[in-house]
Amino acid sequence: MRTHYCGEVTRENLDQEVTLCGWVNRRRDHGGVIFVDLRDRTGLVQVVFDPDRAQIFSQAEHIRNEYVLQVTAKVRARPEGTVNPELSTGEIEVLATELTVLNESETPPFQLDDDDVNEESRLRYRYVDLRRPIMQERMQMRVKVVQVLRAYLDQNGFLDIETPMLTKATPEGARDYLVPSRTQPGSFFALPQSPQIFKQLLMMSGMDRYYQIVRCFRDEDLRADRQPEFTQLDIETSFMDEEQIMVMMEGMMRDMFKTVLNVDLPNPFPRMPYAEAMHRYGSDKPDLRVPLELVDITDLMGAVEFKVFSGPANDDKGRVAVLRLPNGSELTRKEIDDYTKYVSNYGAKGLAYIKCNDIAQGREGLQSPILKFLPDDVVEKIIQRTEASNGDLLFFGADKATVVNDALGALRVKLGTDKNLLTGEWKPLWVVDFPMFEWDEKDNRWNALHHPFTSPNFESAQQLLDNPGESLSRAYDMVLNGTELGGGSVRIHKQDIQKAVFEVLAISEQEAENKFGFLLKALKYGCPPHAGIAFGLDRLIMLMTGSDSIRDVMAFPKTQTATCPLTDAPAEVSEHQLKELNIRLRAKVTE
RNA sequence: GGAGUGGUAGUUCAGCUGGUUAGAAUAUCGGCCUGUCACGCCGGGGGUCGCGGGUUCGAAUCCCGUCCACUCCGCCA
Repeated sequence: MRTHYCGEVTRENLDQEVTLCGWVNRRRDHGGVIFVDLRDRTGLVQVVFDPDRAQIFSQAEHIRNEYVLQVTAKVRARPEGTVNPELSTGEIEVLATELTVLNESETPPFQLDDDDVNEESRLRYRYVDLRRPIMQERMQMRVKVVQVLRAYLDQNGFLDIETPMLTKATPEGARDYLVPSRTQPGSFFALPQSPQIFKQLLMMSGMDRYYQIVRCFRDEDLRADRQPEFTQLDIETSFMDEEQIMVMMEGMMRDMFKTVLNVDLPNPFPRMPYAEAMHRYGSDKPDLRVPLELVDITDLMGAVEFKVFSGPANDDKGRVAVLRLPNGSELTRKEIDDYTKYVSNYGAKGLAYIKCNDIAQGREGLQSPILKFLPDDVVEKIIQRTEASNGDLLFFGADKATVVNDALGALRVKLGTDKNLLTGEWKPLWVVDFPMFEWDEKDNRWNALHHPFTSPNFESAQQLLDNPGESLSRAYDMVLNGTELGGGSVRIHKQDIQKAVFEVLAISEQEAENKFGFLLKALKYGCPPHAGIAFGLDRLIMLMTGSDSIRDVMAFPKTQTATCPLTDAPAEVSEHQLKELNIRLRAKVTE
């Protein structure tokens, strides 16, 4: 007789005999009867040990929580008066006839039904934590998502091809995780930040549709949605342009959301140029569930006396914008102070506001510390442009455009969630028409906004070199509820354009040759036009499971200092190992 | 590198304007209970108050330093 899963035992099995394996979720004694809730990854079943069966009953007396059992039992309806209709197993139970304790357990380090346990304990005892139904559900959804994505890509003729984990350090981008070479003293492999270059080489190899669910490594500081190793759904195609890629990829997401969550995502996904996203939402990954928008008033502020506003308004890198919070005049002084503190995280020096108590009264009906600095006509235009009505609150941002966008963009999302303004559950979006380069004030050079293999919208190399700041890239980001799910681009497939991009980025010919020589060479041997995209799988599952952090959808994540409480990695290694690798640790400097 | 929150029993927390032997809930152990399902009742055990230093007659409590966890900024082509 086969072993059943707990979740498989239903009313239909009444009077049948089943064999179950699982963990003791909870043991209760009452009036001489022992009840054991047996748990496996599919559910719970209540096992009854009857005192009339003396032998098995005395065995059951020794059972403790988290013991591993094999139970053979008869499925039966619960006695009259004991049915609990609120439980999925409320109508049935199983009467144990045979019991094998497959293994005992020490008292668990935390209660499995407590969903508010210190995360470090959960990580240290991750194997116990993962037994919890919520974690089982998350992992199972992750599996389901991967299955559905693979099926879609397989049906569309994609090839799943592996790329090296031991590869070469890249000069730009994130910090690399390095692996010392034993056979080449002083040389290092790098773990891939992404298989970017390899998948492009695969396009040159004629594998015209590639995908891989692949681990990527970046040695940067962690966040709730950033881990040093994470999983990417990596995709590249030949002969497809941005239009075709976007259509195919949003089709994949629509299918997947329908199958896994029974959610209908819009068809097509809305698209928005980068400039519009920054202008309206202060972000290149706007959460469209939040109905608030930034309203630009830079043009109104050029001539006002108030330097805090006129300064940025007369600076070509400055911006003055307003965020209107409907019914926001209810906010207390303390709440406004808290929001002021919040935007200071993003470099804002303050958070001016106007409470619109009674607009019909004009200036008298408004309440604000900055009102006295603004002339009547400007105030009137602000009210008009923001479409403010009585009871609204206007927040002002005035600074460098980047600061205003960061601060008001973040405030917009915070107000939206704090004040329960979210509309709709799933709001995907394509952000397109990114600038190709971004001027770095500090280092006095251009940086690639996407990556240096992204195709510019300029046809000629000379155009690009003449006007790098004007060029847009043929890149696209898929955004869902304010999270960047994935991004990609049409790639450069012509050597002269690639060289021009390196030149703009101030990567010398020699450095380019040194780092990417093999790619530049490959471009000479019949490189098809190609385009691709990569999705952050962990972030996707995080959103779909409603988790607050990608750690909750990864089986064995790291802490914020990039360590693993379970294994205590990273750890010191023996002198012997170091010697083989030709590594000598510098003696610690004592101060 | 920076800002913030937290660290007290296995777990979740209270205690923090300094003052007897550091508490509660839950878990755990023992006893009672003939149908429990957050069972109930009685009892027991369980603490380096993160660590180090300082102030004080006296520190979980105040001060300084440090470590760890988490959130965010920087960083993440």
